[in-house]
Amino acid sequence: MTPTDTARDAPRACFIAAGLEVLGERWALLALREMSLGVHRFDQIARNTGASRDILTSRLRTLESHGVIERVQYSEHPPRHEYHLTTSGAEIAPILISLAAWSSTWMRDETPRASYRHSCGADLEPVLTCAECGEEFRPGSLMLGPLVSTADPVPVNQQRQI
Amino acid sequence: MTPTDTARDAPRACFIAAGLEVLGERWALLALREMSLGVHRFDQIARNTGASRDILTSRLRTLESHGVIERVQYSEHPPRHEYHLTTSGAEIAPILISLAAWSSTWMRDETPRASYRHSCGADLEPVLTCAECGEEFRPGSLMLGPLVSTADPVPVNQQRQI
DNA sequence: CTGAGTCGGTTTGATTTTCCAACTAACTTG
DNA sequence: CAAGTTAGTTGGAAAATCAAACCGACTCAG
Repeated sequence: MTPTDTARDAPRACFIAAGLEVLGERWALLALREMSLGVHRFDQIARNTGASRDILTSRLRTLESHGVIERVQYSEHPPRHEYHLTTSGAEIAPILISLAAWSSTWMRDETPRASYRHSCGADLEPVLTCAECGEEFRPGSLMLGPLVSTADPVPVNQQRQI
Repeated sequence: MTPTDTARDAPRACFIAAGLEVLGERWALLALREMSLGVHRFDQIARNTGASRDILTSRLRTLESHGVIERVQYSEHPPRHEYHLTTSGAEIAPILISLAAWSSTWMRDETPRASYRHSCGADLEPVLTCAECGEEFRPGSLMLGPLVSTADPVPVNQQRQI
C-alpha cells in the first residue's frame, strides 16, 4: 500500500476536500470575490455574481456559520446587514489569485473578461514559494503529509478569529 | 460608477468566474488532486474522491475537452485509458496548495485528515508573491484590471500545449 | 474450458439542488 | 400617499447528483 492509496471504500479525507466543503459550493467563491472587491450588500452581490437570491442566502449563511464572513448591521430600522470578510475570509485571497492567474493563462477565448492586477499595478503573475525552504512550488511538489486533527496544537498566529 | 460596479443586470465576467466554469464543478478539483498525487485510473479516482462513477465520467470529459487532462491509452485489448494532467492541468497546483493551506489553518476540527507538505519536507506554508514587484500578496491587494480577450497576444511561455 | 474478478464505463430511477419569478415586510424618498 | 429600495422568502419546474445494478471485453486460477 503506497502513501497515495486509501482504504478500499473510504474517500481520501484531506484538507483540500475539507476546504471544498465550504468554498466549493456553487457561488461561494464568487460571493467572496465580491467582498474582496468591496461589494458588501446582498442585492449587489446577487447581481454581480449572477446567483439566484435564495441560493445566495443559503451560501452566505454557510460561509457565516464557518466564520469566513460576518454580517455587520448598518441599519436598525429596518434591520439591514452587510457581509464582510473575517480574517479567515480575507485569507482566501491566494486561492482567488491563483485561480485568476491560471484562468487568464489557460482560459483565454473570444469572451472579453475583467482581468486582475496586483495593487502595485502589475498584471497578475503570482509566484508561490515554500516559506520553509524558499523554493518555488513546482507542479508535482505537493506531497501527502501526516494525518492532522484538532488534537494537534494550532500555532498562535493561526488561531481562528471570529 | 466605480470600477467594482457592473451593469445593472450583467454578472461580472472575470477570469475567476471563467476558471470556475471548468474547475468549480463538483469533484473536478478532487479528481485533479488525485492525478497530482499520481492516481490516474478511473476506478481509483472514483474511490479516492467519493464521486459517483457517472458524474466522474462527465467531469473527466469536461476537463479533457478544456485541455486540462488527457486520456492516455495503456491497453489495446480491451482499450483502456489513464487520465493524466496536461501542462495546463499541472499548473493548477498553486490553487490546490493555496486551498490546502487555507483549509489546514482555518478548518481544523475533530476529523483526522491528511495534510500536505512541500517536496522539501516542510509543512505546507506557501507564500504568494508578485513576480513584478516581489511583494507578498496581502489580503486586499487584488485589484480589477482591464478587459482581456484572445485579441490580446498570449506570451509564448504561456501558450497552450495540447 | 469454466467461473470469478477487473476495468471503465452506462443505465435507471430516486433524491437533491438549483433556478426563476413573484411576493413580502419594513422601511425611505419624492 | 405612491413608488422605490433592501433583504430576503416562497413555490414550482428544471437540472444535477446519487447509488446501485448492469454491461462488454478482457485476464487469470484451477
